[in-house]
Amino acid sequence: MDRFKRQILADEKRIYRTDKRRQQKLETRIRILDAALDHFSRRGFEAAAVRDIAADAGVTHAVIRLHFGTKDQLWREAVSQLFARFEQEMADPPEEPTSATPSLAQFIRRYVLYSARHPEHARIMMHESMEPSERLSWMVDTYVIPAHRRVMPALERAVQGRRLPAMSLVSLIYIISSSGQSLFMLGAEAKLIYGIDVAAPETIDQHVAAVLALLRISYGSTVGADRQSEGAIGIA
Amino acid sequence: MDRFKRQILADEKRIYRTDKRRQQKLETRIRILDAALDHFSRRGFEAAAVRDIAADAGVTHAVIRLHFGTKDQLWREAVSQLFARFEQEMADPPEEPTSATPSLAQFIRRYVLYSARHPEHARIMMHESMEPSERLSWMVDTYVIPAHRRVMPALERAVQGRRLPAMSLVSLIYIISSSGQSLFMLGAEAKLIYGIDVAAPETIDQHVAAVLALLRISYGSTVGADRQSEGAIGIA
DNA sequence: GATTTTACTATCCAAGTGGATATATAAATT
DNA sequence: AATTTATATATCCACTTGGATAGTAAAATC
Repeated sequence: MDRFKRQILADEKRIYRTDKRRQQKLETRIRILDAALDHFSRRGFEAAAVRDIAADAGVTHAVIRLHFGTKDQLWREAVSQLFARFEQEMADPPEEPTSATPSLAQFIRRYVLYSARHPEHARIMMHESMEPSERLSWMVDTYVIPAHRRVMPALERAVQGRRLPAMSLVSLIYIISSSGQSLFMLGAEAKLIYGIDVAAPETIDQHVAAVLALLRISYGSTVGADRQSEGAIGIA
Repeated sequence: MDRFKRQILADEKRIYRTDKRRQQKLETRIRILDAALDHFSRRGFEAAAVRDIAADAGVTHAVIRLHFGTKDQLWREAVSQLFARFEQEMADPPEEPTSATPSLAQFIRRYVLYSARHPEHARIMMHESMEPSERLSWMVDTYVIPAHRRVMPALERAVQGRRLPAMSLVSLIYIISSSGQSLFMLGAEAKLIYGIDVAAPETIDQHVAAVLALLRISYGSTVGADRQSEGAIGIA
């Protein structure tokens, strides 16, 4: 269980500290969401089995129905948790205790480090983004478009200010996000081809450096320097 | 049916032109492989249903068993076809009638154009590369490692010759391949977010330009200039 | 033209799926 | 301590899945 989930758990425990049932229900809920994220990201929505998720969470599959209703609703809850954590960690990254409005380089670094820490994010989006579906439309409308909207102006300024090469902004955002995610998302493949563990700190540092070298940006200009609210910026 | 499949079909027809059954069997086989590639790439191995593939191919699911045996064997046949076409089109691209040993820029361009023409390639690999499996090991050993081996020396020379920024070669190859593929692979998502059709020629041209601008390479230095055999080079 | 070969169909099967419901059990309330 | 509430379990259901097999019809062979 990571920092984010522990925080929620602690909050809830404080609120309902007299009610043991609510505590246990919440812990079960978190275990289910955790297992769901793991299965959905590795296998995709259709191939993931509710019974397998339940087994990993230490409950029977009927409990999932009780907590979340349908498999579809479970998926949406899991994706919501995922994006909530994404936005939180991009605004206030674990690796930067005191976080100010990030420079373009810092922002890219945060994004790559997040992708390395949580490869399930890219995986779950990949599985859904390859063919149209209700789930994809919902995820895009609810989370992806807002995230792109937050980061697009900064990228546009960087291109116009010649801090990034001139190119289509759509291509740019797809290149940046896929470059940052790919190595970690495809960890199983990279392990087989190169024998590397993409979760190793050296590998992660190398990849951060590689993406920054490719974009040829350093820790100079700030992203969203003109608006404080853009501190909690995100690409997805 | 694309040029590659028609070619095979024509060859086979010439050989067995007196045997109508062989012709029809081959045509059925091609229709099945075509549908299989489509389903496996969009939905992944587990979620794709043999019956659905059969329906799209205009046969019953028992025919697939007759032609290919198990679902797993069908997948392998489809992937083999995919990589055969990949290697053929990278060595002799449809957009370049007379193909010589490509420059680095030409090679990147070929790769992006191939990815745009056949987004199912990246999709099928993505679905398989997110968690270890027998299928992944087989695909990596049989096709991906050889393809990486063919292109790695050229990339290494480009980095050492300062034609590409200094970085980990593993990161570099993941960045190049994901950058080239992502926009087309995620066409469904891009359509929802930006309303664009990633198959449109303008979009494709823009993306080729974007990847080349990012790598800051032009049509100067050749890839594998010292060895003619590297003409049939590939990234996967 | 009769016989053999073979690509394909119709149908069956066991296993696994998402979902539904009745029951048990433990915690909270009175 | 008895009663109520609610979380989790055991089980059932209709449906789909990959796979298997017996039968059909058309093409090739004689």
